[in-house]
Parts: sequence; structure tokens; C-alpha cells
Amino acid sequence: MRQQRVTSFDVAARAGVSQSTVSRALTGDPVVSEATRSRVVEAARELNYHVDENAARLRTGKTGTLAVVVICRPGELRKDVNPFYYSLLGSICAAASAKDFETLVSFQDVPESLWGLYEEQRKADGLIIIGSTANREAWDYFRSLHDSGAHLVCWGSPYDDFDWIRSDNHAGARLATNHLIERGYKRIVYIGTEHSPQRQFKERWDGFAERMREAGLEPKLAEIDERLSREDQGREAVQALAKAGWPCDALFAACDEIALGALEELRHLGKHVPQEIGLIGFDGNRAGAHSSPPLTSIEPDFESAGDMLVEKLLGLIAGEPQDQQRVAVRLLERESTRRG
Amino acid sequence: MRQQRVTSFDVAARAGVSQSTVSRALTGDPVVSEATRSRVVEAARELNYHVDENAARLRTGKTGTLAVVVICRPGELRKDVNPFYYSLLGSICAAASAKDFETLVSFQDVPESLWGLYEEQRKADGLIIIGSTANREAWDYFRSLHDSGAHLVCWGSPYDDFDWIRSDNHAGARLATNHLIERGYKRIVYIGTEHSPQRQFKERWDGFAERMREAGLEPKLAEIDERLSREDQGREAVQALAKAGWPCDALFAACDEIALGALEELRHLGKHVPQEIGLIGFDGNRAGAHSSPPLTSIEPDFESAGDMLVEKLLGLIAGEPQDQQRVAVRLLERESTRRG
DNA sequence: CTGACAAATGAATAGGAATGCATAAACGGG
DNA sequence: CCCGTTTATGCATTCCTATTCATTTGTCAG
Repeated sequence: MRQQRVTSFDVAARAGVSQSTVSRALTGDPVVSEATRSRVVEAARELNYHVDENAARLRTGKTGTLAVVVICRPGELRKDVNPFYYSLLGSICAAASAKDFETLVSFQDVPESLWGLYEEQRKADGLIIIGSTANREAWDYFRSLHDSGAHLVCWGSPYDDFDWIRSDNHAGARLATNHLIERGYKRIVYIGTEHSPQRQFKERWDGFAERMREAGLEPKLAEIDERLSREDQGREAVQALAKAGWPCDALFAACDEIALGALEELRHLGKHVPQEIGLIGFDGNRAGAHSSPPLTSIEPDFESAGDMLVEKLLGLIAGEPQDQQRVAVRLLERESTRRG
Repeated sequence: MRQQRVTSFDVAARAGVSQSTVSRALTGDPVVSEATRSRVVEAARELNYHVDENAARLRTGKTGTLAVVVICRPGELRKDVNPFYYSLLGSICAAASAKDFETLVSFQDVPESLWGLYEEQRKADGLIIIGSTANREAWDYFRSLHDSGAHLVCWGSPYDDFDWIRSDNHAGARLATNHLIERGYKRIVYIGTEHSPQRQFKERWDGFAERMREAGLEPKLAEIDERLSREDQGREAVQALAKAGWPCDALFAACDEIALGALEELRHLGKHVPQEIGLIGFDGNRAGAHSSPPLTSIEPDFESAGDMLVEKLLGLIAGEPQDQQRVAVRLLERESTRRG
């Protein structure tokens, strides 16, 4: 059924030139004359010829492919990943595609030796790592990969000096805090942690605390238990606040999943959002648009996040030194902070 | 910095055998003796040798890679795809990985010639197509690809005889309808369409109508305007029902996004869900867990959906004839139908 | 009219692994 | 002790393209 594969020799024969000329014509080598090029292109079209990428890759050593690894929390592999990373993934794929790169995607929960293989096996020119900050060993492994010359960029990491792109958490937290203050909330509690390997939670706390102090207010922290699911972290925090007699009039949750858990618990306890308690999250999670009330949040610019990750990686591959960057964020104002 | 690449010849030299033996040992050819194999494996480990996949692929003509294309509605490319397809994507990647296949993922909104190129260019052994049923021309194109020998499987399609896997929409709709009836709802309206290129909407209507008639009830349809966004379709349908004086006590939305739009509009109009009006969706959309009230839905078994797609495709590649299959669905009972 | 030089093309090879075919070692029976 | 089998390995070739080096053709100054 499937015939013998059409090769560049077949095209060469049809166009009356040599195989080398076909290759040059199709890769856009400026040395071939326009007349020849068009003859070759025409012949290729007629024969329905397509380059065998594997042969080309073998020859050039470049794959035109980026590997994207989404780290999942253990057991999350077959269930749902935080939608934030799905959005980021989509954005990365689009950005790569715009640069004529393919994307090899995988979801992994353990840092097997697999991570580095993409480049060793010549399956990809570089690696983008996103997803829930797994354990520290995994990050140490990435770091060692990077140090030994692998081309990889990461979204976030537990280390200050090792990641390339993350949201501008500090600015975002200031934005969120400022928004709550402008709305008249004063006794604001941050649901999150100051001491997580998830640096972004710490950065958000810092931005929050800074802005609060500027306004002469006291930043308060409701510490979460990292072992629980994000949503349960939100639920628990609200329960604790209820027990403490509601020492607050607004909550700033470290991420939207925590916020949604908190929102659910607030409803259970009959606390009215946003009248009695204001609530804001972080990440621009799509589900927040459908909660009741819809959740105000801080949304990173996903499109530029994907662009930046891809550009950094291509820069690394090209051998240019790269620095860290922060993705701009904006306030996504919905109902959960609109009081009065 | 980067040294000369380690090849199978280097391993051969170190292990004191020939390159062919190295290749055979590492690909698991049973002809090599156990003693030799372990010597080779050891040498490979010592040299940190990894197969150059491109060379192997060139030689064998197999890529060990599946291409997954997510069709986006026009303009949706850089925004968010229906989360249903993200979940499906994750499941496909996991299933492929379990079979030792890589997944090359791309998001596309126009049926460029790109579609077929994966196989022509030897980038992948086959193609899985999921996503919003774009225009009919795109499907005709896929169909022609398939007919001309390309290996591809699809999730859903506008054609009865051309797709491989989809949810068991008929059974799911019966399940949903039955659930509403059991809850005591009687005047149930289906928000969707009977005549969409999206066959699943028609199948859901059929299951709904069938079960209603069995119960001696009249199946009613609130037709949607396909040009609107899914959520607006839900909002509009509810507005129309309000104008008609609420000729219903429950709504069965063709998909969760429509249901969430409807839910929002119901809240606007002060209609209490589930007391005054019951509401059920379809797809098991994660956002439904956070709406208020949380949305009852029909959820396909994502895990087996991914497995089935991958298995079908591998079967096709292996040359076995394949038939269509339906993914089992289950009732995901939440608050929006829990009245009394 | 010739030599210098540029432009366009072709011939030959490399890239790394898999595999058909040939061969050497090991084995067993007579 | 020799020969026919099996078992394990090596040799040589193939997959297809990109690229280096060599060659041809054409152009122009002198």
C-alpha cells in the first residue's frame, strides 16, 4: 500500500539537478538561483515530497523541537493538574510554534533519569520545566543538569538563583493588597506561608506585608499546612479564622485554588462575600470566573509567559547568557472584592 | 565545552565487541548472550552513552512518537481551550508514556497542510486529533488523510462513520435525564441543539428525548445560537426561558460551559438552584466543582479515554482494523440537582 | 583573447544506529 | 576426531539529508 518513500534524489531527478541542489534549494540556501529553486520546488510539489526530518536531524544535530515537562504532584499524574499549568502549557506551545519549533510534552511526577534524556537522545534541543514545585531533590537534579550544560529553563523553583521565569509575585501581591485597601478593607489576612519551598508564596507574602506597612496596617498571616490539598488549605484557614472570632475583614489567598476552598468554607459558615469579608486570589484561574461570587484575582500575562520561556530557551541554545525575568501581572477584578 | 558525542562505536570499543553487538544488546535482541549484554550495558553506563534517536529513527523508519493536535476555535489559540480537552490531553500523554511513546503536542486553529506533515516528515508514527469540532472542511481534510493511509484517530467528528472515540453521549444523556426525573423534576428543557455539526449534542438530545418519553414526559429543546460563546449560549437560553414564563423546573445543558453560563444568568434573575430549578451539565468540567451551587454533571472516564485513543492509534499503526468505541460516563452528583 | 574571479552546481562524504549476510566458536553425535 | 548444527558475533551496507570541496560556466578587466 505505502509506496517506496520519495527522497530528495527523486526530486533531483525530476528537476534535472543534483540531490545537493535540491537540499540547498529547500533549506533556503541563497546560493541557488531563483530559476533552479522554483524548478525544484515544483518537482517536490508534484512528487508530494517531504523532508525526512530524522535524516536532517541526524545530519545537522538540531531537532527543531523543545521538550516541555509538566511536573505533577505525586498521584496527580492521571488526574487534573493545576489549570494554571495547562494555560501555561498552551501558551508555550503556541510560542514555540510561532518560532517554528515543535513541542514534545510530557507529564511526570518523579525525576527519573528521563529528564535529561531529551537532549542526550537528541529528541529535543532544550527543556522547559513547569508545574508544581515537586520535591527539592528534583530541583537539585534540574540544577545539576543545567550546570552540566543542558539547555533548560524553569518556571519558578525553590531557589532564588535558579529559575528563569516566574510571575512578578511581589508586584502582584502589592497590587492585590492595594486593591483591598482601596476597597476599604483594613484587617487583611494572607492565607499562605512565608517559609515554603514554593518561593512564590514567600514573595507574595513579602509584597503583601510591604504594602500593608506602607498603609500603616498590620500584615497578618494564616499559615497553611503544606500536606493538605490546596483547597483544603483554604478551608482549614477559614475554619481557624472562624474559631478566632474573625479577626479580619478580607482575605488574600496565596493562590486561586486556596481561595476557592476558602470561599466554599465561607459560604458554609454563612459569611457573605464580599460584604462581610473580601477575598482575592492569585493566578487568574479560570474556575474563579464561575464561583459565586466570581473571584477577584491577580493574573499573569500568560501569553508573554510562554513567549519569555521559549525565547529564553532559544537564547540559551544559541549560547547567549540569560538572566531571570518576571512576567507582568494585572488585577482581574471580579465580584469577591466589590463591596458596598 | 560539549565534547565529541559518544557513539555506539565508543561503547563497542570499551566493551570489546563490535558496534552491531552494541546495537543488538541495547535494543534487546535475544540473540546476544547475557554476559555480553551486561558488559555492553556497563560500558554504556560508564561512558554515559545514549542512543541518538534520530539515527535510530532514520534507520528503522519508526519514531516512537505520537502527534496530538488540539483544534482550537479561531482566536482561541492563545486563550484558553475548553478544559475538557486539557484533561483529555493530559490523559493521552500519560497513556502514550505508559506505552513508551513520546507525544508531540500542538494547538492549531486552521487545518493547514501541517496536519499531515507529522507522518510525511517522519516526525510521528500517527496522529490524534482532539478539540473543538472546527469547520467541516477541516474534518473533510482529516478524512481524506485517513483514507489516503495516514494513521489517525479522532475524538468526535461531525460524521457518524468517521471518528474513533467519543463519550457515550447517549447513555450519559439518559443518565442525566434519569437523575433529574428521580429527583422529582418533570418539566425538563435541554439547552443545546439537535442539528449541530457537533454530533455529540445531537446524541445527547436523543438520549434525553428517549428517556423522557419512556417516563411519559415531553422532551423540550431550547435551541442555542452556535455563533455565541458557550457561556453566552447558556445565558441566552435562560433569558429566553424567563421571557417564556419559565415553562420548566429543570435544565439539562449540552455541556458544562453552557451550564455555567446558564447558572450565572439564573442567579442574576434570582432563580434558586436547585430548589426552583434543577441544573445538570455534561463533561465533568473542573470549574463546575467551584460554582455555586456546585454543578452536577456527566463525567467521561478520562483515563480510559486517553488509553482508548492511544490503543486505537497503535492498533492502526500495527495494521489491525479498528472500530469505533464509546467512553463510559458516570454521574458526578453535586448540589445543583439536590433539591429538598 | 586571456587570465582572474564570482556564481552556480555536482560529487562525495558524514552523521549514528540497525540489520542482512557471513563467519567463527561451541557443541553433540557417530 | 570430524562434521553438521546451533549460538554468538562481526562486517558491510542502508536509511536520507546537509555540507565540504571541487568543478564548471559566465563575466569582465586588461
